[in-house]
Amino acid sequence: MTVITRFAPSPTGFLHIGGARTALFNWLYARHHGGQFLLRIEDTDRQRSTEPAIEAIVDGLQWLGLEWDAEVVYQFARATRHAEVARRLLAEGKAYYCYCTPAELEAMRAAARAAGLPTRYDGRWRDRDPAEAPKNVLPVIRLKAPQTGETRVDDKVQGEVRVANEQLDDMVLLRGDGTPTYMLSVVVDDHDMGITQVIRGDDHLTNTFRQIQLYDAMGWDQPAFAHIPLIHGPDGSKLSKRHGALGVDAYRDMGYLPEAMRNYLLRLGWGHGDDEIIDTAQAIAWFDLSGVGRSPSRFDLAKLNNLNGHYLRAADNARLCKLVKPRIERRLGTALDDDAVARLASGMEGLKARAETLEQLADSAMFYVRPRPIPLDDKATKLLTPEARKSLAELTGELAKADWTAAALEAAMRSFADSRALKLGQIAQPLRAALTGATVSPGIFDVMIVLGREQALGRISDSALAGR
RNA sequence: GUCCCCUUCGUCUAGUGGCCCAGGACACCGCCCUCUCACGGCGGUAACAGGGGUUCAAAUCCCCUAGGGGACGCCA
Repeated sequence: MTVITRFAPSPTGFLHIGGARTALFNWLYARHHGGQFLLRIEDTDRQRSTEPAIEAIVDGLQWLGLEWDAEVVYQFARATRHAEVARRLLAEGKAYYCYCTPAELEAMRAAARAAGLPTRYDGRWRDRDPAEAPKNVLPVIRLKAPQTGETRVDDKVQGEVRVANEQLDDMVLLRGDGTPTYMLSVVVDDHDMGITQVIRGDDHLTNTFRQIQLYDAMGWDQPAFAHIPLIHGPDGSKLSKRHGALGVDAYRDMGYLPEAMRNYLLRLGWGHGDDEIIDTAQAIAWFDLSGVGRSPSRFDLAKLNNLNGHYLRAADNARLCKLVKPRIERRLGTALDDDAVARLASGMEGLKARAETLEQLADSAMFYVRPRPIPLDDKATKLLTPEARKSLAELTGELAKADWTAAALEAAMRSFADSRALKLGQIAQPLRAALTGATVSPGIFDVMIVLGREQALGRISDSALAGR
């Protein structure tokens, strides 16, 4: 049997980290087994579902590279089919009309809670004569669920979980207005779409019991279930906007690479021995449900940063230039000219080794693309003492004579330093300040090569002259 | 309140009764490399929630307690 998994978000907000990981696991599972990964938008809540949210989900999945295999299924469009199933159950005597009012249900729950009983519907219309029905109430259709025995889930992550049927009640299938509830819709859709493994968040584990009762009532085979633990914030509490409950688009904006995000999310709650850096091909080959842990994990930005740094260093320079260019232009407020683009390209190798995010990369690249004179930061200013400026002026003469290669420049610098009994660092740091406006940068000889003779000498003289 | 799930270094995890006085990674600290900062290399601090069992032997099995999370909707 071919494996078919699905990701079924409700479009009420952005695609958050937890959802992204659920999608990733479903996608990996399907790819690992050579099956299909489907996308279903659960938009049955007309009040809360929005078009921008659908776009955010689609964009997020695309950015992460989690492509789905068929047309997107919109759940709302299938409402008629869902209702049909409810009516079939009604006709077969496996469901019934319930005329309880919301106020009545509320009172029922309050009373149950006060009495220390589970807060469940008491089934008062289960066997009652419909002739007694009040005229002014639109009835809902409820499932006639088993009242004794127990319902079991053989969960692929959580193991066997069982609950006494007394704990469960007769859930609503069809609302008073004739629209299907979530419980009905998921089951019908998962069945109709041929889903073989339902991999979803832990928060659905207890819903599963009710869903299984529905599968049984319809005489349908159940899919395999796998409930993966939720992701918590750094402090162990529920993920909030303050922590990581941002949309994946926010992480893209912060300068994370999709491959880094994938690797991070994969390792959050899943392990394969001591392996940490796992590319996508490897992930597909290795992924299985047995590697999924049972406890919730915390979102840790430091580890994401580290991973992102790794993938940044491994990334193709041309790709990085393309990603960083708009970020630089936003800072500059103008478009980069050809010279600047060329310097960015040749400087990328040295820059990417020092950055963890694309934002940092853009920040660190600014000195390459800015017009002269280069603004100095505080530390650089402090470094450029009158003496330092004077030696820089003298150094200019030496550098001007040298071949413009890293080796020749280094040789020139070293002999210049030697001639004054200075360490290389004592001359390299002021030079760095003059060339980059900062005390931190890629290797100084590389910087000179990237800038080119004219630009480099120009910058040095800007600083040397400014001090006189 | 009722039910369900979870609990190994600060964090992510390895560990499926002896190979574990618990391994890796991130973070942190130190050293090395070194023109700065990163990278890299080497080393270090740091954990089986607590208590009872079972067993020759328990991080691993059982029970209890505590803590955390989830679900209890005519939301999804």
